[in-house]
Amino acid sequence: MRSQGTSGLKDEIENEIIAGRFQPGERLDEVSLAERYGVSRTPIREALHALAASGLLEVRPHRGAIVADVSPDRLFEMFEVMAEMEALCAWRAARRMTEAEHRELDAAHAACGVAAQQGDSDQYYYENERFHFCIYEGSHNGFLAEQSKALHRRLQPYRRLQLRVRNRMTTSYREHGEIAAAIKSGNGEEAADRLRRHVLVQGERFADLVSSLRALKQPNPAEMV
Amino acid sequence: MRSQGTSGLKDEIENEIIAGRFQPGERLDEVSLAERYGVSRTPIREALHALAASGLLEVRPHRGAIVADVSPDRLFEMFEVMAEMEALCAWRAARRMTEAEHRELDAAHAACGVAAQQGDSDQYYYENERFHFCIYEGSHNGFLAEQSKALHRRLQPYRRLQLRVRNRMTTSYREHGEIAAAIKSGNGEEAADRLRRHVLVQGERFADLVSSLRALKQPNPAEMV
DNA sequence: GCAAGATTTTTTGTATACAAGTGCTCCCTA
DNA sequence: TAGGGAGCACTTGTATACAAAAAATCTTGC
Repeated sequence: MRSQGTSGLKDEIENEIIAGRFQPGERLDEVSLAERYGVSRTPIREALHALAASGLLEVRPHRGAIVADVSPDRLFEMFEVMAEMEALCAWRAARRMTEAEHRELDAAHAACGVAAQQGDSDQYYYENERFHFCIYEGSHNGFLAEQSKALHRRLQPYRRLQLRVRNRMTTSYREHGEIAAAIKSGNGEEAADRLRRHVLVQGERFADLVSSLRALKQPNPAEMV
Repeated sequence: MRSQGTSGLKDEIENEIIAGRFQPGERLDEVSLAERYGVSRTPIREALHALAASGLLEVRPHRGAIVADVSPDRLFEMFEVMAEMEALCAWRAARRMTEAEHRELDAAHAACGVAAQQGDSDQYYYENERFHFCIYEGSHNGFLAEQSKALHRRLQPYRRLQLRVRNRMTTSYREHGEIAAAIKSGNGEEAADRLRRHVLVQGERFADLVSSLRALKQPNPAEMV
């Protein structure tokens, strides 16, 4: 069954965690995972350490890996940082983007529009990433773009949860339009401010959502998606 | 000889890289490293992957790990991001720091002063970190503080190089004083701006330094320290 | 003499065996 | 009965053996 390399295994476990199949705080046994995926402990260990490096797990020496417990407070902190990073990207992008990049941004925005109109949240989820990545790349700071992408990916599962909320897609699409306009007009301050708010509102709403989910003693967020 | 756990091994290799014992682009052979440290390949592999996760190495499947080649451009990008992250920390810290944290900041600043006066760059290097970490923590955003610390650590070797430059310690100390004052007075904008510049100037100067070093075909930066 | 392909060699990736540390249970004692 | 400690089971950390893939070398045909 296992056809991919070691990185594929990491992705699989990552997906399991993101999907909520492993609950926060749960201990991940190496041998169980090894049996489950039909491999030995060695590649499992590598995947686990890689996931720990990206923050999804916490490994304590001789005590195994546990799924990182991302509290609502912590999550809000992460969205706060994401908002600032995106704002920085937008600010730079407004000054540095080329004409070709403007067109690519417009294309991504248009694709978001189609997805939103069709109410296809999975598609929107994908096109939304494309739109944001355009801005990251548009900053013309490779390191900033990479960091932004990494954090974006890290927050993706939570963001996905958000898109199901009533009217969120339409609102998001409208905000994208204003952001793209600000960037293309070279207004860095406005682009940064709009993008910052665009991300922050997700963070706030999502932190609330997680809080309420926990209050309802609903430990498995995957089933809410 | 090996008394520490696996994380100690990672630190040792990290130090070797930082010290410039392995040149950028150089391939790190697992068996050679294993022999060198008197362990088997297994812990070496773990350390290598961990270092790759933190960006010091680059691992390609079946092709081993090579020391990441951090170009001057790339380095400047990193300092640019660092500057913005620190500015964000300072902005938050100016609003959120407690009285106790103000005192800790002052203490760190005073320690920097002592080191600067004594011309002890190693000591200054240490106390400087303490000063900056105070601000990170003062942001009262745990995630932001962690990310900032990680990037700070990543840039540390280059920063260290910088401190030897004439008058850099004294200038740095003076800038610290202005930053601390802005934070304590609650002036977030000024604190952010001053800290941003404080970091950026290091980045600029350092990028120049690296460029000149490379132009002189001096591939081993450790010998310049 | 050169280039393309096959073979050999080297190095990484994986599996398994063993060592060592942690946490748990159970017993002993106060 | 409660607390503490010794022993035990279980899990992680490390070493070694083997498999597979990539790089290097050699051969062969033109």
